[in-house]
Amino acid sequence: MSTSDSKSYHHGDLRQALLETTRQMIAEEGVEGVTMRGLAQRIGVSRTAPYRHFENKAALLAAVAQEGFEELIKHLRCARTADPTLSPIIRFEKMGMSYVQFAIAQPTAYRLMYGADAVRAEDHPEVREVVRRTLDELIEMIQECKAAGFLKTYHPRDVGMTVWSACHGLSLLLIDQHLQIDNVDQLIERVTRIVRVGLEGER
Amino acid sequence: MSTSDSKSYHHGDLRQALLETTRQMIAEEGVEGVTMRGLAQRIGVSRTAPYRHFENKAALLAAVAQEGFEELIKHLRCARTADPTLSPIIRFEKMGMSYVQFAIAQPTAYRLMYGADAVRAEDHPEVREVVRRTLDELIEMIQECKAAGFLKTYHPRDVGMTVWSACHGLSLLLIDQHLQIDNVDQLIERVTRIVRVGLEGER
DNA sequence: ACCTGAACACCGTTCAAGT
DNA sequence: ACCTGAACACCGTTCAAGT
Repeated sequence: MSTSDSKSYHHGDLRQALLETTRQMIAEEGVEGVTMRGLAQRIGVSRTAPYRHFENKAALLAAVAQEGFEELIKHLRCARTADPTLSPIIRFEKMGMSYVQFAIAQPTAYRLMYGADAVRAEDHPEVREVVRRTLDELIEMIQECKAAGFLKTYHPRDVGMTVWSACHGLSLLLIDQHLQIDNVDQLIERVTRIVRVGLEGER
Repeated sequence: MSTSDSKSYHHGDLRQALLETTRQMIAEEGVEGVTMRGLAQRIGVSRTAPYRHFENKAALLAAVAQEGFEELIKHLRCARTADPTLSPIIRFEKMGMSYVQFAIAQPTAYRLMYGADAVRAEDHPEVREVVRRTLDELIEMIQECKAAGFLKTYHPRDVGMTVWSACHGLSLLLIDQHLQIDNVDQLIERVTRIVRVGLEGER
C-alpha cells in the first residue's frame, strides 16, 4: 500500500532509480555518456519507460542538476555556520574553499549543474531557483560580515557576485585541467585569500 | 595555379569554408546546432567531404576554439598595451573588463572555447597551448605591476589564476544569465574594481 | 587528390498496443 | 497506471567507387 511495496510488474520507484543511475553514469563517464536508451537498459526497463517520469532527457538532467545545487547549498551553509566564533571574513573564506572543493570532488556533476551540455537554466525554473538560492547563501554571509563591521562601502550583491565568479571560474579551470599545479588545496587557499584580503583591506 | 583558382570540381578552400561556416552556425544556434551533415549541406558539398580536412567533428571544433583563443589573446594584449601612461594596475583592471566583454560579445563561441560541450582540451594540444598563452598574457601584465612596485608579496601565477578565475566565472555566469542585472557594464566594472582594490591594497 | 552514395551503428522520441 | 515493440527522423563516421 505504501510506495515501496511492489517489485513485480511496475518497477517500484523508477523515478528514483532514474535519478540515481543518471548520477552514477555521469560520475563514471560524464554527461555525454548518459543516453536514455542506455539508462533504461541498465535499470532493466524498456526504452520508453523513462518518459513516464520525465518529459524528456533535458528534464531528467535538469532534475539531477537541481539536486546537485541542493547539495552545494547544504555544503555552503555548513561552512558558514560551522564555527560562529570565527571572524565572519574567515568563515567567508572557508565558504569559498568549501565551494571549490565541492565542485572538484564531483567534476562531471558540477559541469552538468551549470548546464554546459544539456541543461539550459533558462528553460528550467526549478534550476533557476536553486541557482538563485546559491547566490543568496553567499550574500547572507556578506550580511554577517557587514554586521561585524566589514565591507562597509561595498554592495552585498556585488561582493557576492565577485566571490561567486571567482569560485565558479576557479572550479571550472581546475575541472578542465587548465591549471597545471601540484598542490590544488594550496592554490584554492591562495586564491581565496587574495580575495579575502582584498575585501578585508577595505574595512 | 594559386590556391584560389578553382571553383569547379574542387571547392577551392573547403577547409576555410568549414571553419567560417562552423563559426556562423555556432553564433546562430549554439554549438549543439552544429552537425557535420548540416554543415556540409550548407556549404553545398557532400556529407563526407569535411572529413578530408578534419579527422572528426571534435577536431573541427577544436580548430574553431583555437582561433577563438587567438582572438581573445589579441584583445587582451591590446588592452594591456593601449595606453602605457596609465598605472599598470589600472591597465590590469581594463584587461579584466576587456576579457569579460569579449566573452559576452560572443557567448556561444566562448562556451565552445572552454570545451563545455565537445572540445576536451586534454585531447587537443593546440588548444592547451593557446589556453596557456592566455594565462601568460595575464601574468605578463602582473610582472609589469610588480616592476612598478605593486603586488610585492604575491606570486604572479597566483594573482594571474585569481584574476583569470574571476573573469572566467563572471563571463560564464553572465552568458548563462544567472545574474539578473540591468547594467552589465557597471557590474563588470564593480567586480574588477573589487579585485583591483584588493590587489592594490597589498602594496 | 578530392568528392560521392550507400551503408552501419548509434541517438531521442512517439505511438498504437499490451497487462 | 504503467510498460512494451516497432517505427521515425535524426546523428557521426566509414568505405568502395567515381572523376
